[in-house]
Amino acid sequence: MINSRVAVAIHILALIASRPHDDLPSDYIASSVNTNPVVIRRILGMLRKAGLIRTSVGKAGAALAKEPFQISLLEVYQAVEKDSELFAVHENPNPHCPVGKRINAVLNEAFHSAQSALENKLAAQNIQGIMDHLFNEG
Amino acid sequence: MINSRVAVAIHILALIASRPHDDLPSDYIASSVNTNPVVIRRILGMLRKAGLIRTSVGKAGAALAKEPFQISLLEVYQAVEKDSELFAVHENPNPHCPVGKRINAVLNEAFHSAQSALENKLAAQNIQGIMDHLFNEG
DNA sequence: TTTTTTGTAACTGAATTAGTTACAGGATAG
DNA sequence: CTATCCTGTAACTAATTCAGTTACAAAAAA
Repeated sequence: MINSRVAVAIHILALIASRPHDDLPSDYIASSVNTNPVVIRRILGMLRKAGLIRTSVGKAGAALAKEPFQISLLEVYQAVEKDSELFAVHENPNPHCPVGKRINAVLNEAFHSAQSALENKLAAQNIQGIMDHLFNEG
Repeated sequence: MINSRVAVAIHILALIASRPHDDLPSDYIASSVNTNPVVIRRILGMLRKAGLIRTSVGKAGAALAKEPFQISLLEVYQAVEKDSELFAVHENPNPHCPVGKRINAVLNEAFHSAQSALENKLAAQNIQGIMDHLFNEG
C-alpha cells in the first residue's frame, strides 16, 4: 500500500487553499489531520522542495506557490514519494534461463504501462478539483 | 513500492507456461528467479489459493489451472497482494474541521479512479502476452 | 525579552518484506 | 520396502519503511 503521506499532503494543500488569508501553524494543520505537528512539517518540507508551497522559518503559515488548479495530484504524489518505480522487480534473475534472461525487460514494460495509466489519472486531477468536491458537492 | 511478489509470481507462471510438459520443482524455479525455494513455494501457495495453478503435496510441478491467455496480470496481482486498497488514507481526520470532515470521502474517490486505471491496464495483460514478449520479440 | 514557530535530527515501535532453517508427511524410484 | 525427493508450512531473522515522538537551534513576532 502506498503510504499515507500522499493523502496527508493533499489534505494539507486543500486546507491551505481553503484559507488563503490565514497563516496556519503546523499545530493547527496537525489537529485537522489528527497527527503530530512534526509529521506535518516533514511533509511541508517535501512540498516546499518540490516547489509547491513557500514557507518561512519561524513564521507560521505556508502559501501555495501556484494556483490550486495548477497543482496536480501527480505532482503531490511525486513530491512525497521519491521512488519513481511503482512495482518492485526481483534482482538478478538467472541469465542462463530463457525466462530469467528476459523477464525483467518484459516486466518493466508491463508494469510501466500500468503505472503510466495511474499517473495519468493523478495528473488529470488537481487541488482545485479536491476543493470543489470538498465544498461544492454532496 | 509494490512488493516483488507480483514480479516473481509472473515469472513463475511464465516459466510453468513455457514448460507445460515438465514438472518443475520449487528448487528449479528458485534458481531461475534467483531466490530461496521457500519463497517460491509461498507464492505458489498464494497462486493455488487464488485458483490460478494446481499443485500436489510431495510431487514436483505445478500446472496452470487455465490457459495462459486467461490469466490476467490483475488476477496475479490480486493473488499475491491481498490488500485491495492501493493508497493509504490517514485515519480519523478532525470531524470538526470543514476539510477534515470530508477529506477521506474525497480522497477515496480521487484515489479510486487512479487505482481503477492501474487495474484496468493489468487486467488487459495476461501470461500469454508475457510469453509472447519473452519469446517472440526482440 | 518572552513567546511562538519552523526546520531538522534522532530515536522509537509497529509493520512488512525477503530470506532462511527446520520438519512432517506425501510421492516416487530403485 | 525404504531411501530419496519434494511440498507445505511454521518459525525465526535482518533489513527497511513508516508514523509518531522528543528535543532543540534559530528565526519571527508579540
